[in-house]
Amino acid sequence: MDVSHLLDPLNDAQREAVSAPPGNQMILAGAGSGKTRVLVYRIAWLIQVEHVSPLSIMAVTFTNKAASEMRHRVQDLLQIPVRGMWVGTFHGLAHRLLRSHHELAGLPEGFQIIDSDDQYRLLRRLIRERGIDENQWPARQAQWWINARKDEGQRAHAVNGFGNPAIDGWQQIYQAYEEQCRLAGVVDFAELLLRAHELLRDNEALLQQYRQRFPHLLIDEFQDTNAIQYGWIRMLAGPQGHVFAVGDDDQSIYGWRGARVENVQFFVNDFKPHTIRLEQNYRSSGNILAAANAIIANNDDRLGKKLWTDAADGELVQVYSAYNEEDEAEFVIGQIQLWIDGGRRADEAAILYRSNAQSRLFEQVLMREGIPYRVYGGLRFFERAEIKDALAYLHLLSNPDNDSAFERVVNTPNRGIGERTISQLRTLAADAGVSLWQAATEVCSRGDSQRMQVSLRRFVDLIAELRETLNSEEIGLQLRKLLDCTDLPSHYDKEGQEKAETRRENLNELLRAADSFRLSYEDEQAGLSPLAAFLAQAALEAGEAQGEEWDDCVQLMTMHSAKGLEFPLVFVAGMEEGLFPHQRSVEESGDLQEERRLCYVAMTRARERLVLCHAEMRRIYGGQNLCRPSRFLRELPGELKHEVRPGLAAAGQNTQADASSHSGGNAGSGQFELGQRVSHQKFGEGVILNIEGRDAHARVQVNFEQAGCKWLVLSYANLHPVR
DNA sequence: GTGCGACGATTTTAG
DNA sequence: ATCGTCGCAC
Repeated sequence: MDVSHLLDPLNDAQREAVSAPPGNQMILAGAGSGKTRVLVYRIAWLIQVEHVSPLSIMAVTFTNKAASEMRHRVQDLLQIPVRGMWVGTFHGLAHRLLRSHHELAGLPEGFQIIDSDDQYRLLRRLIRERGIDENQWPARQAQWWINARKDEGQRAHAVNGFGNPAIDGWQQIYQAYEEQCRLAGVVDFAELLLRAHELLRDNEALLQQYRQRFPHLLIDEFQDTNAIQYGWIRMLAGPQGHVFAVGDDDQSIYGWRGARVENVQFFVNDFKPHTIRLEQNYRSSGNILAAANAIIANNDDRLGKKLWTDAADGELVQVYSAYNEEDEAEFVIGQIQLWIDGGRRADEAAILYRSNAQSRLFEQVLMREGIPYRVYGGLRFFERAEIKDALAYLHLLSNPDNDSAFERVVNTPNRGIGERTISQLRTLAADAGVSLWQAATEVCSRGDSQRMQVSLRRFVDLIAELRETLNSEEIGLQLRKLLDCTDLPSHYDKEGQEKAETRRENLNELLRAADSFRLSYEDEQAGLSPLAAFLAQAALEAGEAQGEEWDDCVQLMTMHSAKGLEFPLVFVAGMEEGLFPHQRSVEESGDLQEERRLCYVAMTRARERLVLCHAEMRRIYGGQNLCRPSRFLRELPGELKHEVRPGLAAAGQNTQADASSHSGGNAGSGQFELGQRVSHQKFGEGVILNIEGRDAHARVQVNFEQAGCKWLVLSYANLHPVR
């Protein structure tokens, strides 16, 4: 068989990894070394060359995005749809297992997934209900503590506090929380993993069945696995399975949420894999790579790996010392403007920072300059209040015992069921050991008619009525009816015109999603109803933070969320002691190494140009602070950096941008000319005062009647001539 | 039961 | 500085 199409596009190390004989492999894949490509080609190789059935392959990732990218790329490569192959996130696959074997797993058939916000509310409620001191045992910390236990595979009863009262407290809360979840028929994210682990551990026949079904396991981002995930892989692989693990210890930046980079070492010890290093980098220019290598070399305990490239040295790494954070933002945006003027796209530029709060100033300046931008992070679609409200109704219809959902909607929109009524219900429910819904129906059936019961009965009747058509209607119709009966959309009116409008739009978007939802083959196999599948998908795939992807925007995000991405032009902002490395990583956990890895990740995002910025003065929590440059800047070898002096900012190194940015003239502005009256969607009407640049890069200065004088890039501003 | 002012904390985040 | 939560007043 001709296998050249699977091997020709690869370099030697990649080829070795892809074509390795079945067995355990540890692929140490440096940044930009083609790790996804190797995973995809490996799957194709197994199917086409080793004649492994897709049914025998399980590929695990951390994000839905990575999972769907892998599936699509495999299908593109093989030119056939790959049916029956399990590709998904740890949580998604665990969920599928639990649905298929809910009885063995000790879960009700219609069990539902709660997200971390639901989990927090549930814990807060529980702590208050039990009269536990919230100052000593805050719900946030309880949540963190419980999830950490679950990530380590530990159940409440197995915790031993050795008489430590604090731990005893947490344990009590954990125990009560487990009980609440059981009563309500809900599982949190960590529970999906823990329970899937227990399911296989405690059911030998089932374990053997899955070991036989999946002799080939492929794991992406191995350095991000936590204890329970590693245990799950180990168990599923068994003595016979073949595990193809891909990871990079230098890019482990999620230790704080339970990821154990040691798992890479454990894997090497436990599985005795053949280890292959992918060290050729296809992303960054030579100087950028050398700089990143120099930084990460300061860490110890590395497995050892040195990236190299065929690419030219390229530009030096620029370091800009800003006077303060405003100067920093002005400089960065100025550089981006030059980049755009030089004929490059805005979406080739990314501004990376340590904490989200830093995005603010950049946004302001970008807004002022009329450069479109996109901020990653923030509220995702299915986390928005109105979406969660609507979904809570659906959750309640599907499983009335879901107390989280009950509490969320019982008085949303307000129907006169206040804290008083609810706390009575809670007491009733707790005493009888039943759900709030059961307590509520019980109260209503008692026939006497106090005020509490009138409003409560209206709610109970409403839910009961909606439940009647539960399985006979499409989800979209069901949702539409529900929004209609509850008048939920109007509920947001009191928040003001604009907000209410956005919320209504989001609800419409949810309706569209419900209308177009189709039960997947896998979900059908696992025995899910369309509604249950829809709700599970909403929980497991919370969606993008921003609905519409803008065409061509500057990208703003934290260094963490930049992992896996790449950009020709990268700015790393706020490289100051205390901010990056962050104060708390220096003093508390003492984990500087993870911060340094984060720095390495950030730097290796850049393809052509990398600019590191720090401010000498920064406003933090309202007060002015003098800031020392980050130690990471000191770790940067002198011969690789170019210090950009304030005031000479624009002089930089970019000859191309310099040449074209002052080309002046008014050619290429097409329908626009000096004195032309124009209108802009946001700024209203104004008159063109100045034109500079040409074609797609032309900028105009417009004096707006309302908004004042502004420079805009013609190709973005979407100006319309008036009269 | 709802609305406003004080108070406190404030790294990173997928599922 | 700013945002979310809490307590108190209406």
